[in-house]
Amino acid sequence: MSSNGFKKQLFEQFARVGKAVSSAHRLEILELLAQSERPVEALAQLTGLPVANVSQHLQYLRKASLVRARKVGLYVHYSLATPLVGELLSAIQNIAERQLDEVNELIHAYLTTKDNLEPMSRTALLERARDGLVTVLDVRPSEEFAAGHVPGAINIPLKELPMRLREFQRKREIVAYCRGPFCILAFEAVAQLRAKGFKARRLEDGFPEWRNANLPIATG
Amino acid sequence: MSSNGFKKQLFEQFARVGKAVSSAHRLEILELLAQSERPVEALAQLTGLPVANVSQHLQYLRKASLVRARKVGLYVHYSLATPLVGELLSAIQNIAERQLDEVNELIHAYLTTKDNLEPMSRTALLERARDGLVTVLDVRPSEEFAAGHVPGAINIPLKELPMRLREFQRKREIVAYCRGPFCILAFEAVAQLRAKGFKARRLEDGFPEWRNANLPIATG
DNA sequence: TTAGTATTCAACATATTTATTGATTAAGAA
DNA sequence: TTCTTAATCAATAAATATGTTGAATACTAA
Repeated sequence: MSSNGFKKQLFEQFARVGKAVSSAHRLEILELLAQSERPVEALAQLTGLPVANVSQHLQYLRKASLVRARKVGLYVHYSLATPLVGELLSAIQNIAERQLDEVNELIHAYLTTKDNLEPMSRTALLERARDGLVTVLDVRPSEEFAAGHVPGAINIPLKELPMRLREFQRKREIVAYCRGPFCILAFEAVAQLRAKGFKARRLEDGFPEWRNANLPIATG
Repeated sequence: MSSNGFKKQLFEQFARVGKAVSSAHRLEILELLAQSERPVEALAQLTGLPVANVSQHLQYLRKASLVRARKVGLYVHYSLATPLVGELLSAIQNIAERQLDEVNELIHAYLTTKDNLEPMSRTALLERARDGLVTVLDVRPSEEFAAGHVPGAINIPLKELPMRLREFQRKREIVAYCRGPFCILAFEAVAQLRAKGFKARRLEDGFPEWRNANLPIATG
């Protein structure tokens, strides 16, 4: 029977998806795209890679059908082909986080200096936001905020934070979030706010996880 | 700030997990391990690969903490390090199935000749099994069956099926399942049973999906 | 001890990926 | 048209992954 050939071909197709997520640079690109659609050059800037290199990775990802391209004038906007890719990224990060000692060492080494209070869970945030107990702070760039954010959140990109401290009430707890559990923007924001005497905490994870959990979303 | 170095190192760790699932052979090994713990040689036989090659892949998977080894006498039994790996495999297969035209062509080409009746869903099976309407048939090898199976299922490995047809009642519908949605054992079983005049259908997917859905499980 | 077996290791050749460079295409503006 | 810019392509060199072979280890049993 040809079932062996069938199985072999099937696994080779699965491996195409696997290969797509087997490079650190491609994973970084995918995580940026999980935030919002972006042109090639923006990805190049954010990752610090040469444009041609990013373009090549994007072709690779496109052949594996993980990303989609949309041409607008001179620019080619890339985005995830399906939200399933976000789930794939989460699955990878979950395993890395729980299984690889190196990841925990890294996070510990970096985060203990940045955040020694425990982060707030999504459900806890949802409850407290409903009760009006917290100010939710989205520190991502405004384009990403516009593409979707936690309802009621205010958007202050990290750079603007020092100038806009007056927008916060001293008594209310501030919960900051950004692109994911390892996105450093939120850590920085919490550190800055605490240094100024505010009560600030970090959301356990970022906006993509929030969306994947089918929690309410606001846009614009 | 060293956050760039931090991010880079983090993505490199994530990529370790990605690299682990970037080879067709490793994916096949992982899927076999998702069924049950197995020694190296069994994996070599099932995949048709040389033992040394399988061992090498297993070392690779072990370094990425996707599998665990347990030495028993001469044998080293490998198993998934965490159920999260099963989720990762599902995520990959989901994307491949929905995004890659090649996969659909493959499945169509192979399955339409093997099974032109629609498969039964897990929930449908659960209902009908409760009402005693169907005979549930597990066609996996007996070791896998012993490690866990759908409650009430009878185990007849595919090879024994022709000799054990008398165990079925002609009137009752038979629902066959095996290792997953693309496992060909169940297709073969359904084809054989139908050829002998039984009413047989395939379960939509296999035992790992059943377990992941937290449905009841029997062992032994 | 010896022999036998499952697995791992080490070394090599081959194949595949990756990054880099410079040329090329595609769209818009002058 | 020509110029400019974003992106892609093509060619190459460097790095990494893979499969194969035969030797080494680790355990069992005689």
